[in-house]
Amino acid sequence: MSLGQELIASRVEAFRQMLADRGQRATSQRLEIYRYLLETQLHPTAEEIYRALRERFPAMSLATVYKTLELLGDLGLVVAVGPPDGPSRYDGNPEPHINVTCLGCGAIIDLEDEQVAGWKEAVAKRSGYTIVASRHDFLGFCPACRK
Amino acid sequence: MSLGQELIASRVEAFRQMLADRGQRATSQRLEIYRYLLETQLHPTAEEIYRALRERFPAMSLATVYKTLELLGDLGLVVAVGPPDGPSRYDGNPEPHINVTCLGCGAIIDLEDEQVAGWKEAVAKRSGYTIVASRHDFLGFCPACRK
DNA sequence: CTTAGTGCAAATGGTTTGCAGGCAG
DNA sequence: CTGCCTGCAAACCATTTGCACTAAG
Repeated sequence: MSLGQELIASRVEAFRQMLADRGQRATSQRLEIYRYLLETQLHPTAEEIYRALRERFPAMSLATVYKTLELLGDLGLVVAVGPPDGPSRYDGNPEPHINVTCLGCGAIIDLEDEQVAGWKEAVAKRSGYTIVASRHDFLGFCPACRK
Repeated sequence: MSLGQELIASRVEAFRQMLADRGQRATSQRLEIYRYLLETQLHPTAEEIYRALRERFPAMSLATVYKTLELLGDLGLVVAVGPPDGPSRYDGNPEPHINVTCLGCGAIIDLEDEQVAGWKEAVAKRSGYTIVASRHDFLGFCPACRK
């Protein structure tokens, strides 16, 4: 499930290129936040990203994390997932897939599913909407939290 | 897609029975909030429910709406849906189905899909989680907001 | 009668915003 | 150089909570 260094690097590079095309700046904060999201499998909250990157960027602010996450969302590189209550969690995999969220501890795991990938067009046709993203959250309890 | 008066009445009655079984009280606020959710197809926010019922219950408070929505969620009668930004929207149909949300105007439509209904067990088996609910949100733009 | 539930208002907490100064291009 | 971005702190707003009063059983 992990992405591999060279794939991560190429995605970060693609991000840099998208910024250049839009006349926006590839700051180290933006690149590192995106890289961290690609590296981790933990679907962190904004706060968790902030704390994790604070070690390398002691001066970075939480507001910058939020602004960058919004930018990444607009570019379609990151989607917000997770339970309706509690803070949003961010997923660096924008392709349609299934998230399984534990209501006890907040852990989220991904499941790939080729059925989901084909749904976007079917839903667009049935609804008349232009679809830009989708979320598939299953809420429940992981084995450790079941008791 | 509308439910019909007798089906609504039977669901409200089932809610009343669940409350009795748990030793909780069937107040008029609780019953009317649930009835309103079953009647409307608009996936209202807590604020919208509050304003709609204020005509009939001028003294009802927004806090009661939130408390009742949490109760209905615990009972599995209502699920929160909608885009990650902005307030939660509530859906009186707890069966797995697809929501299509307009990022422009916030409108949400439902799509029934028998494939989704069968996923719960498949996901439970693949993930090892106990699944209690699921949300399937497609985000995009409705015909009117597309421009 | 008893106590769960309500209404009110204040508190909470995730997220957003305004602005002065700092780097990318 | 130029102005887009950042960091900071204050503002915002959906949601939650504490408490005295009300009504369901």
